[in-house]
Amino acid sequence: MNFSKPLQIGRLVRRYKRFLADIECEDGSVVTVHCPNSGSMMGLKDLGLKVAFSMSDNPTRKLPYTLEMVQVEGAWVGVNTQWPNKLFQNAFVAEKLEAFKLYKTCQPEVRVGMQTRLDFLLTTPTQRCYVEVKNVTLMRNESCAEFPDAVTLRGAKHLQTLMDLRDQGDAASLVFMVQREDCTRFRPACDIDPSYAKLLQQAYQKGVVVIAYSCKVSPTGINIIGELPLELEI
DNA sequence: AATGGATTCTGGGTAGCCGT
DNA sequence: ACGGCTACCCAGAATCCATT
Repeated sequence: MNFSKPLQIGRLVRRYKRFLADIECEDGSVVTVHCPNSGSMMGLKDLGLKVAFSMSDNPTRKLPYTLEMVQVEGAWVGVNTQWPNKLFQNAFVAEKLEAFKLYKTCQPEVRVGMQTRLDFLLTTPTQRCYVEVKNVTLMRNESCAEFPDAVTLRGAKHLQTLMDLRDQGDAASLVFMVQREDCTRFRPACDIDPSYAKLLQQAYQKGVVVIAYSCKVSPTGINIIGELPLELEI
């Protein structure tokens, strides 16, 4: 999927208050942009990093610009947490996801229980598959994508929900959307959140389908290019 | 009084839902 | 069709409270 307008390029001045970032544009002016990633963004917050940002058509927005990607050691890394879900949905509709080809419909943001929402419910007339999509931006060494980049209680809750659904007889899947193309494999960041890593392994053993997709990321667009091998052992 | 642990609050955008 | 409300994204700062 391509951006409707080419992104603008700048340098990161600071990222603060979870949703805000200041960017120095190419003409030297500094603008405050919306940062659509409330995570820790480990390794993507350094002063002076090259960034790409979009401009919204929505006139009611307080901040018209949105931070889309950060360049680290020559590789663009997508930070907008909206794209992983859209990438998944588009690829599903285009029947490009081998692992989910048997499902016919795709419903986003489905309620499961009172206070939990999962990203997608895929169905056939007789089967259900619940899917949770996670945005992955972290790569610390050896071309290995890692998740999470901070302790994630919510992520653990989602994993537990997927396991519960599996127990009830439904299919369940956790999809890691790696928004950078300089990775050749995926593993949980055991040192950052050991209990999440354990839970992920447990979920995998229970039959929750774990998939990591690699994406080509550039200021013109973001596209899924393939699956990454998993290293789930702790 | 000082410390540390626990809890609460904040921020912008989006999407779904409900009532009008 | 709209406006209002809420959950979600979930780290980090601010505040509160208990222990020493």
